[in-house]
Amino acid sequence: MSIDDSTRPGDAVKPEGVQRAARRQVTKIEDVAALVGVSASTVSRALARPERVLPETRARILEAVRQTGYTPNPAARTLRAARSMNVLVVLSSPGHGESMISAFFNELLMAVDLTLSAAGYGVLLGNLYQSAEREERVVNLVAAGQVDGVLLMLSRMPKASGRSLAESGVPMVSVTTPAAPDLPLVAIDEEAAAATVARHLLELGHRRFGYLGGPADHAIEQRRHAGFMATLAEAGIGADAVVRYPGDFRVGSGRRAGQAFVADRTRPSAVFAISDEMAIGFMKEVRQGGLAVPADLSLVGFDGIPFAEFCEPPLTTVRQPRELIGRSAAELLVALMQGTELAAERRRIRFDAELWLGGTTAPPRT
Amino acid sequence: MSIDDSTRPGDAVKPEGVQRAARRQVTKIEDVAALVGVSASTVSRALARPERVLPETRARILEAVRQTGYTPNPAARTLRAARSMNVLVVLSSPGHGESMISAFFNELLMAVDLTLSAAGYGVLLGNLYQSAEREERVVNLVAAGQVDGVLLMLSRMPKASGRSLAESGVPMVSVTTPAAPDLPLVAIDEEAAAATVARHLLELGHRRFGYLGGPADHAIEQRRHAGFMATLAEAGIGADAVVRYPGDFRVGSGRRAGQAFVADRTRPSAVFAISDEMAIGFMKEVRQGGLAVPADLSLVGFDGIPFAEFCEPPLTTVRQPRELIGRSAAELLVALMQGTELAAERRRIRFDAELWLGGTTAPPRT
DNA sequence: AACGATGATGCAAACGATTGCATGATGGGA
DNA sequence: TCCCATCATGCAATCGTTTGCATCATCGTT
Repeated sequence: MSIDDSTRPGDAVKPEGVQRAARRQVTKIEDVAALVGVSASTVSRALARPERVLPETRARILEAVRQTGYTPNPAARTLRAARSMNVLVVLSSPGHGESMISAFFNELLMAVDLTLSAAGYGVLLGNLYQSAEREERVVNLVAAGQVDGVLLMLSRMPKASGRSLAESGVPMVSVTTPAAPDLPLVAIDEEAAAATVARHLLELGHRRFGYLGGPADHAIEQRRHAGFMATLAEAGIGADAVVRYPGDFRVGSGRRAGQAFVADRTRPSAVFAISDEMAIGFMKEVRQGGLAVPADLSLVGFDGIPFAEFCEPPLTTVRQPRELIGRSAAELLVALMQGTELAAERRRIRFDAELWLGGTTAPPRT
Repeated sequence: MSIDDSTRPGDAVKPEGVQRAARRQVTKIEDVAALVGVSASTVSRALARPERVLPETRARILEAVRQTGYTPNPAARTLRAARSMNVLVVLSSPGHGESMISAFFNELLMAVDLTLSAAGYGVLLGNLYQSAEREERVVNLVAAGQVDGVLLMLSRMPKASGRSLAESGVPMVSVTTPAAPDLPLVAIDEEAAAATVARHLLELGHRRFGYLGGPADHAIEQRRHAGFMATLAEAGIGADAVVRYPGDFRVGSGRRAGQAFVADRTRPSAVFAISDEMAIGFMKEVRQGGLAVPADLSLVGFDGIPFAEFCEPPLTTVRQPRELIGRSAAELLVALMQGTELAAERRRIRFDAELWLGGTTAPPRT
């Protein structure tokens, strides 16, 4: 068999196409079929539905596949089967000069990836970068049927030109507290977790608090704030005993809050930051301002990112079971993509987060 | 002919197919064509080659596209055009319980993603997890033509059943010092960077050193080690004045080295860790062992991860221009994917890394 | 021996876009 | 007036797989 792509016709007219990828030996399922002496259908089934083909035939086919190095063409498969075996992970990082994936989502993503790829799915990254244009693109990607499922690492539902991602009909799971009231979800119980922080600080004897939160319209901010305040209220402490610092979950806003804290003469004795990044930025600035943690103030973070442990002193924080969340979310998504009907309580899963005691909390100065 | 309920179509034979995605209104290019009153070819060209269609026709087509909400089917496009508009980013994280993406690659990935998606490419994540099976899958993915290009965040060339990724003929760019001698590459000058560390410590007056490196067969380890040792040698300091600690770039190995350091009575006065993660683990343990940084020992890391700045004291480290590397690598890859012929020196790009002075170095104890 | 059930395999029609070539219209130059 | 170049568009083949249905062989029952 001779291959002659050396004799290309005229280069008079520039063709519209771009050059093709290097030619592989065996590229079509039909080649394998011919080699074995069966039809393409049989090869296809041998690969996808082992039980529907004679074991002996199957063995011969697999051997031929191995020998020829044949790999099915995913595009053709996707086109015909209307199934891409890809999942889109949607997130939104701030953009230039920051990290692609926050420390928290990073480990979560790992568990998601491991679980999904074990089930045969690929992972496509869709970062919104807080830009409308990117958001449009991501929504279109899903609308075009490029992916079989979506994993949301976001607290709101992506939209584009009025259309919401939710309308696409593609299975979706969120790993952060709710983008939509009815969305399949795997996350911690935010209120309960924030409550453990409040209880811990109350037990140490604190009575005046700082709260370093997130944007007011952010679902996570609302939950953690509610849980924290409710528990304080139970102890008879009202909103007037809580100084609120604005934040956006990122380290920079933590630093700004830290500076504000230092400048404040009537400062509280304990601060709850609803992300570790903010807590870390906060700690750096208050220390710069001459205050000692935990001698002058107690500080608690949230998430339990790996670095919390390496702060000096180690940061007391709420540890989210990231691997568990990621794995469960991926499993749920796979179930949904396979069309499994699930009861409501199996579509909204809550885990407990645990307070991890580092060294940043202590009783207040007397 | 007998009629009975034993042959209910539903449960007789399970159909091979899975349910299709919800039907969209307008799904085919032909529908748009019919609406406008042109052929499918024209619509296709209007979308991909604006200059080849009458401006007025094009306007009418675009309007119809907008109205119908038509989105081209990527699978069909890929199949026919043999072009997926996807890029695979290959990396290898340790696995369960660790982060998906190391702090260093994280920011790099962001720049890569921003640049690639601006050029119209999607990003597919291929994590090897140091597992042969995953590696096989990744190599096959590329062999199957699922992606148009590969970005390697790895120091060795992935292989599967004897076949190397390099053989696939797909354009590739590496962002870590060389996977293969001839591979397009965007990275810092490792030797030069390691040399700045050596010079800094020498200038402070150190004469006995610790070196916390990586696996001996790791290209980065070799380069950084060579650069460090060569500069010491120029100052008349031989290998006998350098204690070597084994490491693997991760925080755990830094901790183990720190413990070894504490136990050692004849310890050196300055330590160079070739990753920030290791430096951070090291610092935690030596402090635990009662030593102060930088009073009792100087410590320098490598990479300049965001967290280095938030250590106490801030970690002196070599800052890599991550965004620049990521952007350049993505641009190079795009050029290669578009078939641009590039001179050798434009295919291997080196940037300078800069020593960032935190507070972990000082003159040695007298 | 006849019959139906069961199981393995093949046939051929999609899936939705791209693109080489053909066609017809238009316009400019000789 | 004729001819050829240029341009916009259409025709139809093709990319490689999956899958409903048809076919055929085999086997156990009655």
